[in-house]
Amino acid sequence: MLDMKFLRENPDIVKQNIKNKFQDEKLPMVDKVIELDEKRRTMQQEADDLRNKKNTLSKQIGALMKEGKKEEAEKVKAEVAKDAARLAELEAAEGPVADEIQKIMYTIPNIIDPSVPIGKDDSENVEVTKYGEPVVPDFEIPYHTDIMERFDGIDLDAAGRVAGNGFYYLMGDIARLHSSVISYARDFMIDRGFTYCVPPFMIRSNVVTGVMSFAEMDAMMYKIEGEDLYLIGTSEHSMIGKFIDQILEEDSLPRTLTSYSPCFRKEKGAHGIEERGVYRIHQFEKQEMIVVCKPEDSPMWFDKLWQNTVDLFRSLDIPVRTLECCSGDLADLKVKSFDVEAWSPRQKKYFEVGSCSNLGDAQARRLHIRVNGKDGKYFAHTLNNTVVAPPRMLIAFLENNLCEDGSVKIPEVLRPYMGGMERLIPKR
RNA sequence: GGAGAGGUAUCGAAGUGGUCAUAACGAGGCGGUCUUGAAAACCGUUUGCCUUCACGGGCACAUGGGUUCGAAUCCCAUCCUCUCCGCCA
Repeated sequence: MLDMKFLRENPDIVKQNIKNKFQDEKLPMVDKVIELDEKRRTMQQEADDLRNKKNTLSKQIGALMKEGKKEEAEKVKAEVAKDAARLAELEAAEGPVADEIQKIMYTIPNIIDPSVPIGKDDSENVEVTKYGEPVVPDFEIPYHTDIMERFDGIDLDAAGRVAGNGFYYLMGDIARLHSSVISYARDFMIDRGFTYCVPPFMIRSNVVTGVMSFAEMDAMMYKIEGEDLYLIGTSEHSMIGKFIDQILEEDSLPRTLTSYSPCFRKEKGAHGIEERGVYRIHQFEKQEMIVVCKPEDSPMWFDKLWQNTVDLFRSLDIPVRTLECCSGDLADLKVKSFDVEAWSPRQKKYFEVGSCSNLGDAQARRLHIRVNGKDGKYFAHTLNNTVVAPPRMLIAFLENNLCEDGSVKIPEVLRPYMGGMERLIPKR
């Protein structure tokens, strides 16, 4: 969400930004909201004047009553009553206008960083850097569910019967591998100075609307029936929500947290063939990192954050690349975003395993996360990034560590979490 | 889920329809006096938001409604915390 004052003073910047994001249908909103804001302020001024008058007269009534001048008090009462209707009218109108302004402000996209490449959709995202050699072995790499089945590691049929499409049972060594990756990622981030956290897995609607746009909410969030609670789509939601309505001391920044949680997503929309198996699912687990920092530090933290994910994947012998989201593919709240993609030797291309975002002050403005600085109060900047999100991450892991004999080698860093195992041996 | 108590500033806490609510009183923080320094003592200072060029004005006592000329105070609903009971990893 933008600052209303900024929008009022820089409508052209806001409009150009909307054009850069190829959302021209939102252009009229800018003038509309300026007009509504003007209206709101005029109404507020009038209502405030009437309230001022009422307050003054009410005090007089109190004084008159005290002195026992009942008749005079009644006269003043009548005067107060004169304006009551007009004030009630204004008060009734204020709410809807304010709501409409907020709704539009929630829909106008955040100003993107000047470094973001202009493009209309994900086909125009830009590769930044590759890490590691994307090897294509001379034996065939099976589909990831086939690899898992060789280890009796997955049961999608049972999951379908129990919960439906988009769920899974991980079994045996594959399930253990899943937990190991999460544990390793947790320790990896703790070693880098992040504070480990296990957050609530459900959050209230006011937190939901604070951390994401309406469109995202509709496409992602599961609501608990009869309660004002939603299952989190990522622990970022409860982790940023942790700071709702807080005024943080400047010297307590940056807050760097790494959190574990299951994630629940509706995943509305059709999926292609490459999204079978455990690629796109309704439930997965994730180790996440979030940062709350001073505005001037957010670009620096952005670079540190995605680098963490790259380092983690490299420590597991998985080649990765970073891909910068172009303007049209960037979610409305984001200032800048990199996807971290892992190499798939089967598909001979990279696929998304993590996403690193700088939200600027957009979430902080919605959630009222402020910083008490030397020169007054200001909104904090928030960032988030995936450390690792199995089971999708396991696809990359299995494909890149699969050997010709059908075994899967366990990288050294993971062995302590796998009971010292160096290799997974197929059962069939 | 049942019964009870409660939610006021950074914290503790007073205030039960107006004239001590920006909010007493106590603590903490900040500045100062005193001191070689510190402690103690003393003096001063210390909420946020909206609006305005400014002066000023308005709003906020968990949240949302209601009663009233006027609500922290009375009424209704919701949320949260604590104690006890019940249930349950």
